[in-house]
Amino acid sequence: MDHENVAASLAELGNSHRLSVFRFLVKAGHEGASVGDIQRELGIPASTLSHHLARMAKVGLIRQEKHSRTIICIPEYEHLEQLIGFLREECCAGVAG
Amino acid sequence: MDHENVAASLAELGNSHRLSVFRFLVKAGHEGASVGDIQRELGIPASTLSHHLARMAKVGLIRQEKHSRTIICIPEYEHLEQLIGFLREECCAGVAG
DNA sequence: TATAAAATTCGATAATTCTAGAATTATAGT
DNA sequence: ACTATAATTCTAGAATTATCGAATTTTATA
Repeated sequence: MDHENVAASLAELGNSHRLSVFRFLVKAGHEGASVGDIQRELGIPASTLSHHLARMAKVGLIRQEKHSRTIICIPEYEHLEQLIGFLREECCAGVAG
Repeated sequence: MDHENVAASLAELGNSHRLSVFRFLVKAGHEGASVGDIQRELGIPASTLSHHLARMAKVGLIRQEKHSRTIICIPEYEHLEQLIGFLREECCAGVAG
């Protein structure tokens, strides 16, 4: 994960609504949750939520699987791990050096 | 560190310039670096840099110490640790549960 | 006290992001 | 075919953010 990718991903998590969505999805686990589930849980208008989900998917924070009419959103744990890995390296570089 | 604080901090790191600044400061270590040093290193116009630094300081990612004419910027390692801690909890919640 | 240096603030513009209602698309069931 | 459901796309206004030159503030030094 390079610099620009990290910045883009952090920017996506750096929005209150999107952070809420991501937290909800992580709680939901590997099976994820449908857009409708998220909408009912967080009370975000559908078009607004759709906008946020599209952004999150674009940078790889979540993936979306379509099952007939329903779209399931699943958090990309690996992506977050890499993000945390990057931050940890940044964080410890000064302490170690 | 609560939800809104986390979102605000991630949003600040989610900008390419500010992420570069933070990475540079972490490399610089606990003594930090002056605004001028950052400016020369990253080549960001002074007024733009000042704007970004003010934002980073506001959310607690860095602190600024004034020594006569020079302002030293120091990364708040503890703040980043807390940020990482929050993300790690989010990340592992689904895997563990 | 004039000059230079370090950094911020001001001011103005461009660009992006957020928000959400209305319309649309896709699919399932009757 | 008709109706309902799930979700997106369209559209447009509001708000925020990014950018940076010019002016200003603060402090050191000749």
